[in-house]
Amino acid sequence: MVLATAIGAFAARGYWGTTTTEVAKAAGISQAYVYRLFPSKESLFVAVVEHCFVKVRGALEQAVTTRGGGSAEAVLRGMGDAYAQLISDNDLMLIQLHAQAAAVSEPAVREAVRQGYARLVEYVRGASGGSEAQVQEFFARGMLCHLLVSTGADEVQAPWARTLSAGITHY
Amino acid sequence: MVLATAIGAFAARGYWGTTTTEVAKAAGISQAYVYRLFPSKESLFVAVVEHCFVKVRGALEQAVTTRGGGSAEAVLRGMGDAYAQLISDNDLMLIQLHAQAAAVSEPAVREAVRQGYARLVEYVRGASGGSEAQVQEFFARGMLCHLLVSTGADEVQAPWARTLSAGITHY
DNA sequence: AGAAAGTGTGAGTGGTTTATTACTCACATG
DNA sequence: CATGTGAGTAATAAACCACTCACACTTTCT
Repeated sequence: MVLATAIGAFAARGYWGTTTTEVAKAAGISQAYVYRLFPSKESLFVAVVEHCFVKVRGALEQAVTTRGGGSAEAVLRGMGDAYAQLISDNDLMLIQLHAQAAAVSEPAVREAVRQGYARLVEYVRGASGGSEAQVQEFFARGMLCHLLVSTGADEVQAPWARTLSAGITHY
Repeated sequence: MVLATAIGAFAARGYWGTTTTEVAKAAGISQAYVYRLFPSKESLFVAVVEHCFVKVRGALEQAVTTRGGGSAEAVLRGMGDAYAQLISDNDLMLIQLHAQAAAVSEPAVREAVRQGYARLVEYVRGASGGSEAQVQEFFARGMLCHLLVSTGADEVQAPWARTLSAGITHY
């Protein structure tokens, strides 16, 4: 439960910009209790990141099981759509962005991000049966979403924003 | 001069994770002097971000002028190669990643990132003459680079890392 | 009933961080 | 030589942050 609300807290300002007090307030508990649940701020953030990866993976799995099989393109499109729907609240995606940023200098976060993408890539590859290039393209588009969300490109009425977000579903 | 060294300072831990003392130390000046040069930490970071965008744009321009025109694919490939070379030190790219993260909640940073990408996208579109889809693909691959660099995927000997970095030049 | 274990907090500690202030020093310029 | 100025800093204020600890309340087991 704390993890779910911590997602919202960390989504705005990431690992270094978010205080444990803010996380506690979002969860409706005292700041001291955060340290009973997690040994350190870092381990809390890592848990949040892992939780997000699990949620993303779950969404992709469900997309495959409900919409069933088909061509690699169809499966990938279904996954992309499920992803777009999942991250319509934006926080999931922002955590991923902040996790990437923190991964640069925090080894524990880096390891979590690596494992998260390892599982995600292998799942997408296996479930879609797409080529290397198709899988790569799938994730490249996902990364593009990070840019669109973080800059709020959907509320920018400009050619550059429209070019970058072309064909990317937004709920 | 301060801007150039500040890039290195902010590259590791981004906006919130880097102290003005660290920036000062990297530049070989006192922390107090940072505040004579810039009115706030935020304006310093914005200046760093803008500086990076100018550098990236310069690299793309040079790639076009030296390698001349050709098909849109050829020009885009040349730009991609120039970009890969530019960011071989990684700091430029990490600033971009951290700028994106800070853009989520810092309006001044968000504005700088928006303008930076606006200029970049328009330049790539104009210089390459590529289609919307091609320009989008170009930036999507750039975003994928952020992931590869931040997770250190090049030093991971695993299928997922190889799939994501396939065909992406690394100097 | 009473011990043990779990759930939770208020009050603090020590260290950091941004930002300001008051100051020095080298060097122009008239 | 007096006056002014750009470059730079040490010291510190004020706020804040991660993390700790002693203590209270509740549940569960015997």
